[in-house]
Amino acid sequence: MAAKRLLTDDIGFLLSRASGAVARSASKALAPLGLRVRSYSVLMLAGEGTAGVTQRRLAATMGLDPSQIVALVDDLETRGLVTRTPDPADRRNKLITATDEGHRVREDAQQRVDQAHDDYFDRVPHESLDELRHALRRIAFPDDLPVGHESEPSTAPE
Amino acid sequence: MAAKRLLTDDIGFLLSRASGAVARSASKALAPLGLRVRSYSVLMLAGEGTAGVTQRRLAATMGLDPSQIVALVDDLETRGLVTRTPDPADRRNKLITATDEGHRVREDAQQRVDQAHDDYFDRVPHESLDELRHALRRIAFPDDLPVGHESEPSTAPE
DNA sequence: TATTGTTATACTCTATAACTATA
DNA sequence: TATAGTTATAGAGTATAACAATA
Repeated sequence: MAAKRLLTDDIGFLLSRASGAVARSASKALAPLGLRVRSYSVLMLAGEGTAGVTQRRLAATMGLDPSQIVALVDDLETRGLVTRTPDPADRRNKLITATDEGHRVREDAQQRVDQAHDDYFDRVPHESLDELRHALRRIAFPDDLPVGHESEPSTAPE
Repeated sequence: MAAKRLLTDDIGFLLSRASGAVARSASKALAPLGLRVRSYSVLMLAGEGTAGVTQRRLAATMGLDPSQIVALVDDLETRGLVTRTPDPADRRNKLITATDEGHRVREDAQQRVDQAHDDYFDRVPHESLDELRHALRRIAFPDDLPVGHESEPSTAPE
């Protein structure tokens, strides 16, 4: 018989609550730039490195189905923040890369998000944040930890 | 100028990914019982203590608008897992309480969720989990930390 | 007048299947 | 045949406004 525990002690519940609160805050911070949390994520990933990222890899990193990436890239491409170029080596792949304007917007967005996050993370002792980050990474990416564009794509567990 | 950081180092992003993965896993574990993560949360809270919980308090604890609680309670009430009784002291309040069957289902559900969670949390050192829980609580409930039914209702920050 | 619960509505996010083009 | 991207669609989650009952 399982011990009766409080919901507010459940890490899954706390993850959901914390994630929701932080995402709402980030969403408000990004609104003036016409970005949402998810398009912000795409823009960030498109701006890392210079070789570009495939949509498949975006999907794997963000934990989404590839079909959900299409509209996100469409939007950013229409606004001139990223380009979508077929990979010469394998024309099935489309490489997503941030434009100069995309890099500028990304930097602005990053500052706004950081500021919004600080409202929440200031409440956590600084040394705890590194450990928090480490623990979250192990939970979010159980198989292998993404470091940069070079590592193998990781898929969400079933 | 903000330093260029990797999205996969961003705690907000990691929170979202970790929360999503854990919630999906919990959702699958609860499916055989006809519960979702949110109805599970209501059932858990309705089963804590004997006095019952107001819908307002459920909303505050779960970080939802009170209007979103109605359908969740409706469903559980229809299935005989909780009761909805007007508070004699203030008939505006409706007290949500788990029935005997509700307690049985809650216990079964709790075990299933715990088992699903273990697949993720086993990867985190045990002593880190307590610190993780503590940090998440401070992020999720910045104002005051809910302990039981007795504490003041806490509202999500704007 | 203020508060609890309720209804209604619109929008976003999530999940899935089927299609195309390239390999 | 297998993989990357795309389209379409349905369902769940989220956010808001307005209303009735009670205080």
